Amino acid sequence: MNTASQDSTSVPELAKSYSPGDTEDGIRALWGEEGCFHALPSGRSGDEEPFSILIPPPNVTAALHLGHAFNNTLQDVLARYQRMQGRPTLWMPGTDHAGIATQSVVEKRLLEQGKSRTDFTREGFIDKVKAWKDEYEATIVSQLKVMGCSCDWDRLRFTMDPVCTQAVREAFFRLFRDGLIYRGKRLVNWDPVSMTALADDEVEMHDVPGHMWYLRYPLEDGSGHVTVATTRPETMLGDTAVAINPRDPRAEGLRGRNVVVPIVGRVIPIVEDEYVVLPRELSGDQDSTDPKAEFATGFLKVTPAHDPNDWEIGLRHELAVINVMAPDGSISIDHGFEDHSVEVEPFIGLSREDARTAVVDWFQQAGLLENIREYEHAVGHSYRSHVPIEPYLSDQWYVRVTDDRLRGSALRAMSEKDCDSMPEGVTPRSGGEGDGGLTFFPERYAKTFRTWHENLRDWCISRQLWWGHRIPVWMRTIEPDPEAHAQILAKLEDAERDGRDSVAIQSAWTERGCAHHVRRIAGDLLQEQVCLPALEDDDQAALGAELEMGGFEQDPDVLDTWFSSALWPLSTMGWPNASEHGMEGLLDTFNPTSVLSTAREIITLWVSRMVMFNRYFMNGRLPFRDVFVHAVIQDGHGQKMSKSLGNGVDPRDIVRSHGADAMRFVLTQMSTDTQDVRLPVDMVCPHTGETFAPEMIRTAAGHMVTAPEQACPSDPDKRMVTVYGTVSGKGVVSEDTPLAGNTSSKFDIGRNFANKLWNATRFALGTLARSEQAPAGPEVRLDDAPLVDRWIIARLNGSLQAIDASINTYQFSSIADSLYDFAWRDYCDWYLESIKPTVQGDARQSQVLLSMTDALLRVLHPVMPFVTETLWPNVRACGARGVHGLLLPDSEVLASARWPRLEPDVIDHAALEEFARVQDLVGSVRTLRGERNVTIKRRLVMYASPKVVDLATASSGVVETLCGLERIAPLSDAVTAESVVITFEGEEVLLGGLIDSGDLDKERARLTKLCEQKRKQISGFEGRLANDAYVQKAKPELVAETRRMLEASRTELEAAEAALARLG
RNA sequence: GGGCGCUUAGCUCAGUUGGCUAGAGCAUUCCGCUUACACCGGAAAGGUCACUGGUUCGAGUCCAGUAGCGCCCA
Repeated sequence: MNTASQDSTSVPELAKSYSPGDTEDGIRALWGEEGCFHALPSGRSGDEEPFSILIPPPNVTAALHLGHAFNNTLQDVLARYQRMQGRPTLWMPGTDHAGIATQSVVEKRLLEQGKSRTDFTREGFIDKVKAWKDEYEATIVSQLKVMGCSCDWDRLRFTMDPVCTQAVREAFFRLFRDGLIYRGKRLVNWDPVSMTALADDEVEMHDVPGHMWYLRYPLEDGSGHVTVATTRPETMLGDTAVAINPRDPRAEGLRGRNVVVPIVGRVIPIVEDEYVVLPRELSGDQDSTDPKAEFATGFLKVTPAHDPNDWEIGLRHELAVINVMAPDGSISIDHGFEDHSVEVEPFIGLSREDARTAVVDWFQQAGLLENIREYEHAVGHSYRSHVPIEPYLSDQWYVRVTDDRLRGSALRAMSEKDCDSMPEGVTPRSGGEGDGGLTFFPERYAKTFRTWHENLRDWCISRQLWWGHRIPVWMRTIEPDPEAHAQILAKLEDAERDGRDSVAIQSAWTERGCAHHVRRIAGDLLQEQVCLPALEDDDQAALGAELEMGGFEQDPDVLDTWFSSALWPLSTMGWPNASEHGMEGLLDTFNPTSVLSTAREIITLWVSRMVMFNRYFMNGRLPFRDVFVHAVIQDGHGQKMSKSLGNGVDPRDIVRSHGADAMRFVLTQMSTDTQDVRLPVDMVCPHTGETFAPEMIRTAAGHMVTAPEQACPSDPDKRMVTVYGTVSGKGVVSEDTPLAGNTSSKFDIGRNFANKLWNATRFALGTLARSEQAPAGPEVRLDDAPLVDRWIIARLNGSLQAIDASINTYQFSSIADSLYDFAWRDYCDWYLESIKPTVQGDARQSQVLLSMTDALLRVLHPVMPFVTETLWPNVRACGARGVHGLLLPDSEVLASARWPRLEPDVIDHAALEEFARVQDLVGSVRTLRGERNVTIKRRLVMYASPKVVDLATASSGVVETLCGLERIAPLSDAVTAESVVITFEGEEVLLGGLIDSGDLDKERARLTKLCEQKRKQISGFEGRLANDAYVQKAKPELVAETRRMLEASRTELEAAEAALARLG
């Protein structure tokens, strides 16, 4: 027991308004000291099911923006809520090394210093990247902490730390051993600037204006020519065929003939292939919508080394593959272009772009350029360097994700409602672990997941980078000796007959735990591949050294970042050797995790791969049961916030301007099911602190961004640099030109709400302190308590249920709305206002007030942890909380407190209805006061029927308090000439004491309007009831309700008309 | 080209199996410093629910089509 916090003198007086900056640091420190967020597998007590979330590890390329704040706030709401439910809760934090992205930002920084990667050794360069990583990891972690994220910070992971590295090596080894990783020579998406291969989904398609060039290729026999249409003339140097559709009437006459490739002089065949698009005039389909048909000539130049479709054609017709480019995309004779002629020489060394011009010029001069037409088409660009990718022939490593053990497994994971039947080629569900257990929220994203898998191709995982997990394979090339290698050669022949090009063999290396594969490569050579098992660095180096003595060399490449990301659910929990890392039991307790919260585009990049890997390595177990796909945060112009566009807002800016809770509340409220959310952003001057609308400019790509430099609104001589300025390099932060801050009035609601909560609590505490008697004991019963007390308990119950339902379906906006309504509308506007006159003399009501204040802080804590935790000791200082049936067990720290629990039998549902009537009546009187500008200070007399008098009595004075009544009297007491009529539940209610305060014209106008309103209602109800079909077919209770409302409206109209008549 | 989503008050958005006399916050107007809060309280005004047709007693909600915007995948 901590006596200090029990000592009321240690609880400070509350300031008049909430000032987040004063307390947030202290609260964060408190959570750290108390270890509130550290999850232990052994901490599993009772039958509470564990709850776990993996953070989608942010890239260490840059600081987080509000998009990340959004996702992480939602995860924190879930984690804190479930922790308060008493579930052992783990929120696993970490960061991602983001291979190509991080390498390129570091290279960019070096470039600014006039250096390049190759000025360093590999190790030296990696040290540079590590320094960057350390810097940004620290920034990211601090950002998350500032937001209040309740991650288990003791378990912070990084995708390249030793624990994750072991998982990557183990996974690679097992997949390699099981034949699910192979090396192949294929066309890959090549980034000629980063000089690395890219996965299919790292290629972005952009429509670009270009040309269709029409080139003439002479027939070999000199009898004429064919005209090919191409968008990439420079690749013609590598043409190895011209293709024609077999349905083309010209095909027969050309069958078996050859053409000569201009410039090169290569004689190549004319082949027939269905892939070739017939020109529109030959297709017989004049309505064809295929734009290619309009541009086609019917002849297609085939360049298998430089076009994926041509590659397929090449396979079908066994065409030669001639690569005419170097890895940087320039024309080269050193990478397979052996039959070059003298004519080719001027083209060697030209870039793709220059070669294109040169080739077209050559055709023009040779009289072989038939035509040029404008042509817009989609071109793949590197998502990282943004240059057009080059389909490039190279040796790469692939994961055979098309195998049923991976792709099929991912599809089988989908819940029945999302995937009721299995696509072709996928083994149906076996009912094994994880089958059918994966559910998407919102459910429409299940379709994205499913379709992606149906069109999957093998996953290229090697990257020609230095920053990443080095591929744990050593290779050497040998000339096969028919005798010494007879067994291997025989095995290879068998394999090749089955369509496989690689075999596993036993060797000295396999005895050491390695996997050893052999395949045949060009020139009938054999390539040996030895994959090392998961070893510590030193052991791996030692074994590697032995291999190198034997002429093996380690593959210089690294793995695609997503390979390690795909293992995140496993690697963060110590797989495969949890005990070595002190993580025993973590996997068993927390994997499968409960939910993954992520963005749309990640469904394909990451979600799928985690499902495949987790299931493969864990006997079918899922990495997570639910996938929640959150909305996208856009700036005020509808553009997605992104690091590269420089329109991202640093969450620390918002925390500074509005407080962490305000940011969290508003982000939670913005998370709706269907829509992406817009966030208009303002700028904060770092010189003066003023908020202003920044000057915007449009980029060449058409994006609206802030101008790189802005002037202080009150002093144009003071300048500042924007985030876009730093990202684009057009602004440099200096002492005179500091970085501008951001803010948004969107967050005002959250700030106001936090302050409201602060003051409501301050009022409750003050009231309790001033009370004549201490609150009643927590077992006090409420059966005969005032209506408003029973009502607020019932409202708490309604809110708890609404929140629970919303949490379970990830409807965050509804959670925020429920909290807002309960806190502001129910608790502040109605409850506190109602009890003001009575609470100080009522020990039982004092306890209800105290309990409600306690419960309020608890339910708001997941969304607004700082303000609630700050207020918590003050509420605790008031003593035990709770009433009969409402359990509020004490806790030192709110973050570790339990969620309020209400027994069903203490919920007075009738109180909800009765209090709603009170609210109606109060509303009517307030409306009248508003219309007549009668202040609440002016006390009125209400004359009403026994029904209304009863209601007022039942409300224990609340009607009098909130209507500002001097007294309530029977209708018969009313002096009609001095009274004003309002209507309530089909009856007239007269209010005396305000007639002199307004003129008669105003009263006449009010009553006339009231009559119109009532007549409109009446005609609506009458119309509905006049419809026989409605009376017969609609639900009877609905019809009865309509009748009742019609009657009420009629009575009310009569009363209003009578009052109008009296006025004359 | 395929898929998904959006279009509701001046602005940002709710509206979950069709029952609505369409809601919230901000902004606007009026009143109010009532010993929690002006980051506040009370009230008002503001909408042919993108458009066209259909189903239904009844459509913001379901269906078909049109237009515009956005995202994902090719």
